[in-house]
Amino acid sequence: MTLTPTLNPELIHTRRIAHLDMDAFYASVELLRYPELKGHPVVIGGRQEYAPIVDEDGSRRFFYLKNYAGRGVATTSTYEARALGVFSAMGLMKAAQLAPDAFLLPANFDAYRHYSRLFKNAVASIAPEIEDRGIDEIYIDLSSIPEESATLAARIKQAVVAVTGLSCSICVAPNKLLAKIGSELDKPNGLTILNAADIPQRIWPLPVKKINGIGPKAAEQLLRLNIVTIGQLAEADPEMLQNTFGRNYALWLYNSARGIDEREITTSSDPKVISRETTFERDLHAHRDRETLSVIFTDLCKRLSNDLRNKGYVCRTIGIKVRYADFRIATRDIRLPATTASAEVIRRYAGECVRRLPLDQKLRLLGVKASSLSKAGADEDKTKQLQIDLFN
DNA sequence: TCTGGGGTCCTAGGACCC
DNA sequence: TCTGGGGTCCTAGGACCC
Repeated sequence: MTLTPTLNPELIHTRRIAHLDMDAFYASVELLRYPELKGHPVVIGGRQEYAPIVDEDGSRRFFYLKNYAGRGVATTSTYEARALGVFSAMGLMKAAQLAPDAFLLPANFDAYRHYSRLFKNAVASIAPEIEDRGIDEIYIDLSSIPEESATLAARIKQAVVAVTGLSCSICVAPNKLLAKIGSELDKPNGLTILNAADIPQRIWPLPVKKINGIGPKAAEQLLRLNIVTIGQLAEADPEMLQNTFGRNYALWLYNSARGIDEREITTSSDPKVISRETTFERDLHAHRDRETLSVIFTDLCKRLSNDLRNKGYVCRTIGIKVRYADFRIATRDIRLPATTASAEVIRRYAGECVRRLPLDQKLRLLGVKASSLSKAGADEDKTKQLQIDLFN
């Protein structure tokens, strides 16, 4: 048996999980493209027609937020825009009232995916055990790397900025729960180390919503129990929590408030659902706007089919989603007799689903979803058979 | 002139089977 | 002629996250 002599014994037994979060990622990528906007409030969101206009002499003209009209929301904003009260998920019309002279840029996902790959590859060259948490954040398991946490985290940050020119915030902690909370404590460009002993001082004063998994609904229910901070949650009567939230969620709350989280890093996963949806520029009536809706519906099915093919999947379940004018959501699913990725088959079954919906109200949004996914090619024969069945 | 688009996971009821 | 009980599949909805 060979021992690694340089390994600090403390590092063998304690897991070290890092959470890395890129700072204002979309907005920061845009500033790389448009450095003249640096230092100004910038908001990302809206449709492509708000892209900057390039004049003949190469100079660029940007849209002001006050000139926006539509139903979009802010995807993210620079720290200058946040200082004016504009945060992600805020309606752009409302944002325009708070920051009329902020610049508006539409999202450019190809660019974000490019920089996402760059920063993840840079991290992987140092610490390869990475869990993807979307385009701008990851968890990293540092447990098997024999290097002190602070220098290791600094090295990772340095690698990210060297490759992308972008800053990130990182926290090293004993688990994912604490690492996620910790990466926000020193944003932007933060570096935080959290240990179990830090929980009373650094975690317990925070509001319960800082726990990943406690959203607006759960926070509101906790408020009704006079629980506002994580510390108050840690002291709460477990039986009371169980009566309000049910056994599973109450147990999870109880452990989370104490900083207990045994989840492992998941380095690979298969998609469960692929979907496409769109919010209309104005609410549409199922019958009066039938033609318009039909064009949009068919287009969504085509785009979903393309997504499936590009990613190499077929689906066995098709679903649709509508949002009514009053914001209620309804969904319908249908199990297919065989797998498919065909736009025509998706359109046909999605149409079946729509027929099962109440359509007395105007619609705000329509979506199409493919689930029960499997890798394409595994049963091509069945897919062909379904197409033959449907069209003969 | 409120409130996007892409996901994950959980719950719960009914069908159906043993 | 009071009817248990478990398991899985399918569907609908909802909370939550980035």
